[in-house]
Amino acid sequence: MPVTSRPYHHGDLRTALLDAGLALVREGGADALALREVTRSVGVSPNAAYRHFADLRTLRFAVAGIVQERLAQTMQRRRDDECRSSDRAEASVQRLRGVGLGYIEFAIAEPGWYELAILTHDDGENGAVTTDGTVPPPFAMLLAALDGMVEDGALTAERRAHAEWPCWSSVHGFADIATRGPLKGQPRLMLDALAGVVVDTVIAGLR
Amino acid sequence: MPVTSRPYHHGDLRTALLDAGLALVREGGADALALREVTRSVGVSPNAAYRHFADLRTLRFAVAGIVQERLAQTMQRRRDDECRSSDRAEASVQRLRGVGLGYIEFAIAEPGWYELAILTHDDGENGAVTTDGTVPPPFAMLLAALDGMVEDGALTAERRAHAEWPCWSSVHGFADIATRGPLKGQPRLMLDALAGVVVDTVIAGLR
DNA sequence: TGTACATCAGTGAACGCGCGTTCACTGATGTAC
DNA sequence: TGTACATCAGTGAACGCGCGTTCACTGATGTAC
Repeated sequence: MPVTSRPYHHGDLRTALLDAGLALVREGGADALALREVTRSVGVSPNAAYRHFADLRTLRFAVAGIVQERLAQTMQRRRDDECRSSDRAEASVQRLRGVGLGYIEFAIAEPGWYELAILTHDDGENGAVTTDGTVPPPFAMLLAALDGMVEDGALTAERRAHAEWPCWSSVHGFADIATRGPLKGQPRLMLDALAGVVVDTVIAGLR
Repeated sequence: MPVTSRPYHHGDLRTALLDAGLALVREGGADALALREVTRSVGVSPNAAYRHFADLRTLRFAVAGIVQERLAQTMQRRRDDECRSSDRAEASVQRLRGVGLGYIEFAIAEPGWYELAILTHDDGENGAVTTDGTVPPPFAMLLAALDGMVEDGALTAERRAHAEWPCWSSVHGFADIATRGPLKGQPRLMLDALAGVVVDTVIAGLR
């Protein structure tokens, strides 16, 4: 079993293709995910991919799924990090803040992955609510945070209505601006500061 | 001069190419702007375009420029429409509202054009401020509206600082959501209502 | 424990697509004398 | 007013590119007897 010569069978090509896809998207954005490019970077013939994925679309969805998981993880971590107050109402506000800042944090840290995440996630069906009634995790976290604020007395039920849209608009909009728009390439410190302003402003407007 | 047989010389091919480009982008978004497709829809050979544009990029910029003008026009009209109050402070707030709603209105009415507008506009240089110090008209209108609010006593100078970012984030984010995201395809009435909620929320948060 | 053989995971070559762009050209226009 | 000729605006064919996908194949693996 010579370790230097590549074996005919790869071993775990499926995972290798997904990893290569992640690397390409990370570097070059959603459009960098081409079937030939992925197989090339693994060092395998183009059609080898068809043993593991029905077509490019399927591979694309699989990579997007991984990326979306990571986005949700970042949001979850940030939400828990930001929640520091012992006051219940205040803590629930901090959680909402964390959800928004986590989304922005991921977008800025990994713009390529972020692009694929929102592209495919938005592509899906009608968007926030997929056909099977499932809500994508990031959006679900926002809803949960807002509901939590009502429960903890930080938001009236009246103001809760439709509150998800100003929140999602601000946060998603800022992520887009910082990633591909006017603020692209600005220093991290500045972006963090502005992200805080954006999130705090919308929260202030909600209450 | 038979009118039925096409003359060898087109007459105004440059304009015809731009019009065809606008039509294609309107229908199919930014990616639909291909040189071959544009010349094909005018009924001319592909390389005829090279008499009027250096390359695809140049044509693309020209079409994007037209679209950006139309976006600015829509914003301007909406700003003036929304400004109804005789109270100066209130009127300046209404103008800000109109600027935001105009941006959203254009995006929803013409998603294809909107896509090209933000793509190429963002592409430019670093974004909001181009290298020659010029600010793109839509963003300039936002800045002017905010400055007007300070002048008319509707916003303190302190709160004016950085106020453009929450505003732009909300409005741009909602346009994106309504155009390609979770709210894509929702009835116009609902989108208009939510646009109002989004814009009013951020304005409330600002003050 | 050894061997036949089905199954699986890859290869290599090719197809057809639409793209942007370039080449050498030709038909039409307009200007100088 | 007529004619030579430069200039301009288009044509037609071709190039090379990278793409997704399909075809017939072959090398490796594992299982049944």
